[in-house]
Amino acid sequence: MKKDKAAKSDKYRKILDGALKVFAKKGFYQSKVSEIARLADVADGTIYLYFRNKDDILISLFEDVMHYAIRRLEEALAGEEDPRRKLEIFALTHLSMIESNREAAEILQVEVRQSSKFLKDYHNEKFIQYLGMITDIVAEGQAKGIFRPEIKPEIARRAFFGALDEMSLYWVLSSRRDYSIETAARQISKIFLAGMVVNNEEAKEAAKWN
Amino acid sequence: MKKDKAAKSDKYRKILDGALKVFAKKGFYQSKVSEIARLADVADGTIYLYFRNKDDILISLFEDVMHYAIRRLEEALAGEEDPRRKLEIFALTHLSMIESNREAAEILQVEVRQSSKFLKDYHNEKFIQYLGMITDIVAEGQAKGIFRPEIKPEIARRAFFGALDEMSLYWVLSSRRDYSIETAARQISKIFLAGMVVNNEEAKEAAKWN
Amino acid sequence: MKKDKAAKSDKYRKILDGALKVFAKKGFYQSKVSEIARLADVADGTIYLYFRNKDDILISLFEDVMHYAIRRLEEALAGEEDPRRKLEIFALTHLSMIESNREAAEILQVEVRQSSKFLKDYHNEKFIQYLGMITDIVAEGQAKGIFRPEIKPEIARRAFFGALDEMSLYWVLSSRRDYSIETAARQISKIFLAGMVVNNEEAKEAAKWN
Amino acid sequence: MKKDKAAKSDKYRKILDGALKVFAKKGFYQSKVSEIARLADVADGTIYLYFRNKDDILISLFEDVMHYAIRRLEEALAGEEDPRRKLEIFALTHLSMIESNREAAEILQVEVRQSSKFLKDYHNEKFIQYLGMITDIVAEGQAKGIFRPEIKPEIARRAFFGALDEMSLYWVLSSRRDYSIETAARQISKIFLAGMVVNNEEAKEAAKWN
DNA sequence: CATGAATGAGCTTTCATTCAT
DNA sequence: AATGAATGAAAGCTCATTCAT
Repeated sequence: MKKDKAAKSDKYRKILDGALKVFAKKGFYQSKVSEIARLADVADGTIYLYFRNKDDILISLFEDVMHYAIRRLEEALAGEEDPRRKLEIFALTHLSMIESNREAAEILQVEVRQSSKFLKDYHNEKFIQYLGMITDIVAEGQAKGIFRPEIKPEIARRAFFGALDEMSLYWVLSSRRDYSIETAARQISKIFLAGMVVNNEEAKEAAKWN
Repeated sequence: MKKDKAAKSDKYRKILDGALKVFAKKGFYQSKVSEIARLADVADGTIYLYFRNKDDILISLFEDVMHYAIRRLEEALAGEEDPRRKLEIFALTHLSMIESNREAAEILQVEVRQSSKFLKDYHNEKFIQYLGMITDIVAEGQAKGIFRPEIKPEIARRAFFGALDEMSLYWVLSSRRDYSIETAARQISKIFLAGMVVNNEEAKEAAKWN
Repeated sequence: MKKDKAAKSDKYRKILDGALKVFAKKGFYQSKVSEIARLADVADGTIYLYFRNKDDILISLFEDVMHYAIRRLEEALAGEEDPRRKLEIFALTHLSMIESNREAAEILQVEVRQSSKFLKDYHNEKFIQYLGMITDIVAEGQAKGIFRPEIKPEIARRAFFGALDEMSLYWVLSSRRDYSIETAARQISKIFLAGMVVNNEEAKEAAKWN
Repeated sequence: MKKDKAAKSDKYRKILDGALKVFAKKGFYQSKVSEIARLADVADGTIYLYFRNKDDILISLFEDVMHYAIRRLEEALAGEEDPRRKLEIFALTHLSMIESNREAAEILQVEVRQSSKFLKDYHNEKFIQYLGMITDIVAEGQAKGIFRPEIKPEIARRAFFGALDEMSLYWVLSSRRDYSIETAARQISKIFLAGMVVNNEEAKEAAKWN
């Protein structure tokens, strides 16, 4: 009985895992459902018991990955009060997840944009939620008088996430590594903190470069 | 002779223009060669006189767009000496081009990533050259003692371009506009300059927010 | 024991009822076994405990419907001696059944032909038996000197049944009703009787139009 | 040039001819597009240059066959004035076409009913037109005082066509032949004429059995 | 008996590319 | 150089049937 249920969940997971590998390797459009089935060790038809169609697999994969990412990040930020620290933690955690889950990262990086435009009726809410965490941190920093009030949180959020994202792309696409994840995360945080804090004292503090 | 060549160039351009529209609207994989042919007002087969295959159209489009972008940017930067100004100009010019050439921007935004991974044997050299311009500005700023020497130009380049790119994505994908291109460009430049300049005096200067 | 058997019969009936509805609505090839199962309120697999395959469901449905039709008709004809009356009764009863059991009629009308050709190894004996009743009436009429001897009963049977069948098709496929079942049955009977009776006196008799 | 055009028409015809054979042999739903392509000696994809989809092939086949049938019939009826003769000619011509074009007949017989119900948005107008010719003959006979006025032409039309159609089915489905097409056509006509004419004199005339 | 998750063969349709004209 | 009809491989998805529970 228990085995049955486990087996069922199992298939869903196995298909998602297979899709992760295939999508990451070939990209969505070049991936064949039958190859996902092969990796997942199920019949082609079985996939359609768990997913409506190929699009749905990709969407489910997004949801799954983002769900995990949000949880990881919330754990990492838990208990931290200082918005500056939070921004650093966000950068480090984000890049760490990219590094430790390269396949998921490749898909997010490459397919999430396609999907934003071409997957009909799909609004990647989990992703929006994820990005919202940055906006919140910036707004919080402004409320506490730490970040300059004239900065628009939405712009800062885009700039900050874009910076991390472009860095991720390098990790994902390139095989060379001229510097560590930590270095990248720290330098990016420093630049943004120094650029956003409100006065010189704060700037000095933020500017204690490693 | 001249007419022939002109005619050829003409078709080449028309195909590229058609591809621009189609790719922007549907995305590379959803686009049909025959639709490009239709927009270009040539026969399907004609396309294969000018391009090896569908991939080649996309690649040529990249080259074409990047060639234009680099020229625009070089013109904009010409005569400017101050790396800080250069960075501002880069941001403003980049976002301006995005805004004024939305279709090209959509393709760059969405397809360039696909291509980086999946177009076999294609290294987007023009794009790398474009990005190199940022690296050069940062390095120049460090050489002149304006930007902190501990910043790795490659990291700064990625952070800066990523910030602009993410902003572009918002322009491309969203229809709402909560702020102008100029505001975005200026805020991003300010954050980066304040974050990268070497001392407090410089920081103060950079921090003259609008 | 009895309960078991009753339960089995019960499911058999429910499946047949479900199939009746589904086949009538969608046609055999467009019908899904799983939808029959749904209507019958049994599991997909259960169907295969009562029927060999999808074809077998259709065949069983034929047998069932024809069994019922033959019984109804025999009851209606019971006690009647005059072949002319019998023909009238046949027409009226046939069309009445069509009218009162539209779903069964649709299947008979539309699918019986498919099946005659494409269901391998199936000879619709009950249907042949049903048609034989017309042949018998005609032959009986000839034996009694009422119908013209030169008429081939097989031809008359086809003509008569065809006439009724085409009328049924109208009832089944059309939603408009320009005249009643009774009118149609009577007019058809009259034409055939007037066409088949042996002399003018008979013809006159048959020709007492309503 | 001429060859080109001929070749194009040629393909359309060849596909239709192939479809005729395949549909007649297997029935619409059991027929594979690839087999039609094989018989037509074209590539699978070529079929979709001439037809929207598999349904469209069937519909086009209907139109084509009915177009031919109507023309044949009009030729056969041309110059004939007597509605009684017209009815005979209709019967004979109809059954002759069935006999000489068995494959087309099989499809008409078996698939036309399916189509009436299940091919979305398709109203077989040519077929309706064909049937309308019978209605016209009956109405004409009534106008001329030859056929009983109380007969509803629509009922007579259905009865008459149904009789012929059922006879055709016998020809199409059975391999045995107990009587000739001519015999069948003549007997059916006689029954209907005797059944429909207005008085005994007429009835006598109509009743000159062979 | 009953279930329903799993199977996988098989189908229609698309579309990049070719090549005879 | 230009055409566009023809190609045919390839893939997503369905659904009748099976079988472990």
